[in-house]
Amino acid sequence: MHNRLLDWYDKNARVLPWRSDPSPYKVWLSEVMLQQTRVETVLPYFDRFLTHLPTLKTLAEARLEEVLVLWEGLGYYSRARNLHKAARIVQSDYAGKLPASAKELVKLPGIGKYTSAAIASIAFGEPVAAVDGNVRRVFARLLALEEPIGTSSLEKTVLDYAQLHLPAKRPGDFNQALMDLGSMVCLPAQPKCPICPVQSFCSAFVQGKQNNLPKVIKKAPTPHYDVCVAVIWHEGKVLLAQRADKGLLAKLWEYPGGKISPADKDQEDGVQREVLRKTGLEITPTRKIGDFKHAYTHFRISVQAWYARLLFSPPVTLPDNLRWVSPGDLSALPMGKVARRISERVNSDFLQAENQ
DNA sequence: AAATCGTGGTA
DNA sequence: TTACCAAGATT
Repeated sequence: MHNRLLDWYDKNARVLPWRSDPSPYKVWLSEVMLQQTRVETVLPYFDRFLTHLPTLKTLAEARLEEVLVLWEGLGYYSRARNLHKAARIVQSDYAGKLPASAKELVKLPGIGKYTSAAIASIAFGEPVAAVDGNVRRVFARLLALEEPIGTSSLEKTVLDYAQLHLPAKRPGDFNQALMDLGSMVCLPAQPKCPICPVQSFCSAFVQGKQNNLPKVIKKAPTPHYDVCVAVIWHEGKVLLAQRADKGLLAKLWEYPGGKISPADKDQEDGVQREVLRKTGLEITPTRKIGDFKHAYTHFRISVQAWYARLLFSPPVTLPDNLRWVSPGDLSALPMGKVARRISERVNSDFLQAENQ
């Protein structure tokens, strides 16, 4: 099976920038970007990131805000914060060289069981099995495992088996071959068994269960929230608020607002109340901008955005988490998807008003 | 152990 | 529209 899979990989492996030059830094960056994220999504981010921060040293010396801007749109922003933190640890504790073993790598922030094994095997040739979602699915079918994905039982079986049967000669390629097989052939739905190089070794296929394995546990339905935010114009600038250091969209910038409460008699009421609560500023909404819908991992929101103006002059000095920003400077602040979409609208409205 | 953390593509 | 999911880590 090793030979079948590696032969298939040699002929069908995708040409990817982190494969043509598997230096530790590039492999590390690619593996972190690829966490829960598709190859096609990562490609442009990977190139742009390396253009701005080509080495581990430049990453360590960069400001966190610059790293977050380069990450903007990729999601799971703690990856960017941990990557940046880990680069600084490597500079100070490992003489600027990424450690070469999975055992050491896993100690760094943002590098867990899978990523440490992937970096160690691909960049350093260490024979450690890298088990990701693809590999779990491939082995669940190869071994016809009946336990659902996500159970500790399935996890242990796959890890033990993958490590026991990992070939010593090309561990990095073998790990990647399993992942490529999972993403190109052994698909979650409608696996392409007719073209699978290891079909004859697959228990699920032999038993005709390939479309029913692996089993998955159904997730709870996601709740929905109504949110309102204000774009407050004052002397040619708009007010942005920085989110908390931890949690959702940590340290990213957004327009102040919050959840609409049942007590609010209308949207205007809600915006006014939430902005006062978040900023201490009293406003009046002037014009509706739009309704921005967005789905996060485990809930969805509708964001009602309003233009607004201040009822009184603002304080001369604002707290650190509040900032007046010119439309032209909005692109320099890291934001999540919703805030960015609102910013694009603000910018186009601003340019249109200027041309009249 | 289970919840949390983004976004875009697809059926 | 909605559900599901994609090279997971952290708490």
